[in-house]
Amino acid sequence: MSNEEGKNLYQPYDPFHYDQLDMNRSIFHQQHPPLDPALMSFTNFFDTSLDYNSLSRAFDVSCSSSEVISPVDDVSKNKASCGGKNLNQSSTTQNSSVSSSSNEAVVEEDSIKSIKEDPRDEEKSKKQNNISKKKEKRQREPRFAFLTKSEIDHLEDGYRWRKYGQKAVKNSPYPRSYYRCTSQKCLVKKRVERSYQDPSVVITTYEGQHNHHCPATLRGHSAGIMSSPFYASAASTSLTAPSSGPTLPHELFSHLLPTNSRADPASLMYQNLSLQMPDHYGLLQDLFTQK
DNA sequence: CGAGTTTGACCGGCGC
DNA sequence: GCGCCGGTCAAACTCG
Repeated sequence: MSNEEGKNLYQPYDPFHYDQLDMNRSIFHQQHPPLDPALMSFTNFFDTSLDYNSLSRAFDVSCSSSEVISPVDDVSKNKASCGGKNLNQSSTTQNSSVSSSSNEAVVEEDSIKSIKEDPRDEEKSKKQNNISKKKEKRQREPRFAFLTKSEIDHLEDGYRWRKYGQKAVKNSPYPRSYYRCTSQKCLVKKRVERSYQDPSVVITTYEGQHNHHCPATLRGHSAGIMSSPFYASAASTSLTAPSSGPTLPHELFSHLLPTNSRADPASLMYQNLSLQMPDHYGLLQDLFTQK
């Protein structure tokens, strides 16, 4: 990839600096040609195109509304630090094209080492480890930011999350919360913060992809949603090709749907997106009515 | 008692 | 080099 392409890819929108976000411009990447919504029905979209490129492509219109999704891969920026005392975990996050299984292997190896070693040696090895990790620049998973109008900060998305941190956000009265998927070996993280510009908007950012089933589907939780053609389609694709794409659309969208609702999820999403993208009411109507 | 949350400390990257 | 800031850790705490 050339430098030019890299710039185009990463510049348009950084969800972690949403305070700089111009709410009246598209937050989608510009490198994709506009898609004629008439060419792809909503169901076809989820049946066939389950990677974030398609997501962005499908919505790559000059959205003037505040939200949607922005596939953000800040590998080039790498602004996010590798902070913390132990870099083992964070340093193992890799590019999305790498299967999650390879990540697991590294994590296990490191954790075994730390158990066997003497605490002092462990400290030394940690330092040495950190030094060597410095050389290999950390590569982050692609990240996706959602802006959702909600009173609830932590939106239910079917997965179980453990909060591991909370930080005050500069220039914002609202804190940012950090969550990690509770499933073993799953390195997916998300952070949740409320927009200070519009406190009714919750910004949820996902990083990485789940390497396991959605617990909600297994427990029968939110059965109405899970049984929908839309959700089943998306979920099944994610199970059959867990490492084929960097993201799972049902993750990306399921949290837009109130899980306690029994209404048709497609229509709920339509309502939600219509609310969020009023300027693209027509496009959304097309997407949701062409079945 | 285990799972999850809170919160202060720590670390690395980045800008000045 | 220094300070700021985002991200993470981990001990203490809470809750069911």
